[in-house]
Amino acid sequence: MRNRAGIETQERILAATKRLLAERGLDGVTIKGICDAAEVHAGSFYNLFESKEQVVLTAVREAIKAVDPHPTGIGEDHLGELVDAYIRFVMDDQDLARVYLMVAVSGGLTDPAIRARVLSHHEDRHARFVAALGRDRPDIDAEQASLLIDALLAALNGYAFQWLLDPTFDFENHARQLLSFG
Amino acid sequence: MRNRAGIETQERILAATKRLLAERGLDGVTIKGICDAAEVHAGSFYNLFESKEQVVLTAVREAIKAVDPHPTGIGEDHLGELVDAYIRFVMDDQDLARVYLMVAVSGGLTDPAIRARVLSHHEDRHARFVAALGRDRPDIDAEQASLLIDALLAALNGYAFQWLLDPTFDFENHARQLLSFG
DNA sequence: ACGGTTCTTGAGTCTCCACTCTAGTTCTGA
DNA sequence: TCAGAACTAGAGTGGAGACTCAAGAACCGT
Repeated sequence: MRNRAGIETQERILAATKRLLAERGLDGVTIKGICDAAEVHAGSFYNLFESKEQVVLTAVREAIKAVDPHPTGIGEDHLGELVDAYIRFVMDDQDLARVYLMVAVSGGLTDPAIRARVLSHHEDRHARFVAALGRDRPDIDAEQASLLIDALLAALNGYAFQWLLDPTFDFENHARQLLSFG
Repeated sequence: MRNRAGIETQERILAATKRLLAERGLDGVTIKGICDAAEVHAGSFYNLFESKEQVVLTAVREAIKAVDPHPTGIGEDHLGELVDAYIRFVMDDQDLARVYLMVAVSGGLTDPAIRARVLSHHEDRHARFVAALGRDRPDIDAEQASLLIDALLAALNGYAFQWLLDPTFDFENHARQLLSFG
């Protein structure tokens, strides 16, 4: 069993990991860095986590999960809501968003497990967006809808990456703008 | 002065570096890996290059430069040609394209010099695309054109990133498709 | 063909990092 | 309250990776 102190320390370590991931990227994170930021010594770290990989994966899993707007309510949202949810995700918890985006690219390249997770998540999102578009605009046939969503998601991701590089980039308005192109 | 043997070895090392960058990403590249791939020993490497950073930056600089279609002929291309040039760049030298995309993300986050380079390159491209759009469609006003190009470039980048994660993704047709949305 | 320059080798150094161990401290439930 | 469990400190280990060095081999202009 875990003591209250242990749980609190665990949370501090996880928060520090997320922050460092967002700041320095996947490979910029070190145990020393995490421990310094969380004000903990290596011994404590390894008492609470099995390995560096485990904390990082935990942080990444949370980031991937957080990008989902309504995990349960499939099939009830409109396209605008989905885009809004994505915008909110990016703007509200910028650390987590950074982790997600970075991992999607750099982590996805090297780690097959992460790649599979990111790709399957992308498919889910694509399906949900297509369904929403079908509801909003029944006149568009399925194939065309799929292509439009491909483009919409690609542009959203592209904007997100740009914002990653340039924090002054106005992600929110650009993302919202995209809806008016359909 | 450099001997012929030295120049040849230098090229072998640079080629190996590009290949490894494309395969394993920025942080997956090691001196040992480069030397093994180039069939050279560490001593030779350091006789020909100052540091690991130097080779990597050389490879990156070449990748960034290669993404440019007609470096000299500014102001003469059409939007379709520019998009085609980008598609060709991605499809023709996939290693270099991978390096560019990866560096734009992971390198851009950590290394300010790379970030500046990528961002300024993005601006150049944006300006060129806007100019081309203005030529093709004089009816669109400047602000609207800028927004359209923002979206086009974001989608192109988004598609490129997706292709990076999933090599079976049909980047070429998706990218071409984008032109028909305007 | 000779001498200086450049190349190559391969063992070696130094630093950093993930992870371990032990001894001591704090918690917590009965 | 007190014993066992969980937590923490911090020095220590092993390994990997960037980089060096000295000595011999190949190159090339003269």
